[in-house]
Amino acid sequence: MNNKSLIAIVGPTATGKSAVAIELALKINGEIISADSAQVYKGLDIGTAKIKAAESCGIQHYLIDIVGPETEYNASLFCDDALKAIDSIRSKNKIPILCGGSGLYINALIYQGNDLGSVSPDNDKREYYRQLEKNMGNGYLYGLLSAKFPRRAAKIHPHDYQRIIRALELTEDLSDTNDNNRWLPRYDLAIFGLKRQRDLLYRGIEKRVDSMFVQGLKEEVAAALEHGYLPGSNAMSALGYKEIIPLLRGEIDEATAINNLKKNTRHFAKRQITWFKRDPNILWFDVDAYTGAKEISADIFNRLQQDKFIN
RNA sequence: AGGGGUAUAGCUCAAUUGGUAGAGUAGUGGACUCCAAAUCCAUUGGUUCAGCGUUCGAGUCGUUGUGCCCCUG
Repeated sequence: MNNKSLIAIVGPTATGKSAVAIELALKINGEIISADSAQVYKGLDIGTAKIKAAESCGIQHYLIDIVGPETEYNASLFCDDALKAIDSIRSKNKIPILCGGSGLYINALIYQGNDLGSVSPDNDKREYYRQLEKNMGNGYLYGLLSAKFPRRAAKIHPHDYQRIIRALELTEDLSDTNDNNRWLPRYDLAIFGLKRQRDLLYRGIEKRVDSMFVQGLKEEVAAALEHGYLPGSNAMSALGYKEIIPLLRGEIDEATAINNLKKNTRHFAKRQITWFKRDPNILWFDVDAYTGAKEISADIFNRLQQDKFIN
């Protein structure tokens, strides 16, 4: 390994990434950086499937429980925090292992072609644009964007307001900056993906959701709202929270909430699969072919040795 | 047991006076440059319960059977 080495373990939810990362960390003297847009929030434990202290086997985890209801976390904050974590791990002569399923966060950190630009999000401005669209009629914002950055507008669907508004915030056109270096790593990177047969993945997701309810997901969401997390915030828009809020309000029954969460998690997993599928650097491991995290991490370890990534 | 109703895509339902079937949803594929567990796009599925009949032509009409639902006893 050298001082630019970074190992990443990615893939859709419910494939067992966390356990594999821990097993690997034990083998190679590593520490783990969570790449998860929801696990950064304190108090959101069950719904985000955070690992429990007992499961960590003493391996230090970074970027879990780092902000509260006052913060709307984002990819840029993640990059800053992850860079610090990487430095911190290296200063201990350990190997950083990035592990998670938030594709945008991961790519923004590890690939040169995913520069986020220099303009921070501005919620007031975004609200202003939303009002503008409302007042001026559907398609107005897209027209503005087409006038400002035609090339970028061409890459965004006219209905995708979230991206249209973000693009309007920018001061320069980033539409084609990633063409050449999109998949060029900033690190000496070894990136592994975990995948599962679709029906087994879905069964795993459904089992996990059922278990979340048994563990007290409903109570956790109620407590989070109590502690100041606002409905509609990034944190409360996460899976496991946005589905429970209407249940707490008595708008839907529990069976409906459970089914909604299962369905939305399946959809999410599908999007993650689509996202990671196109990354040409990922070496995929089929979880179904293994008996557990230990065996998977052993194969990853062998691969790292074979590639002289570690000694 | 008798009377009535119903049977169409995996699910919930459409289909004018008979002109060989459409939505939503699920499923599937995709996009993604700081809201990303977010946001958005596209799209595959049907011997219309089964048999016989009327008709140039039946999801639609007649009849028999079967399943389910309701009412009466």
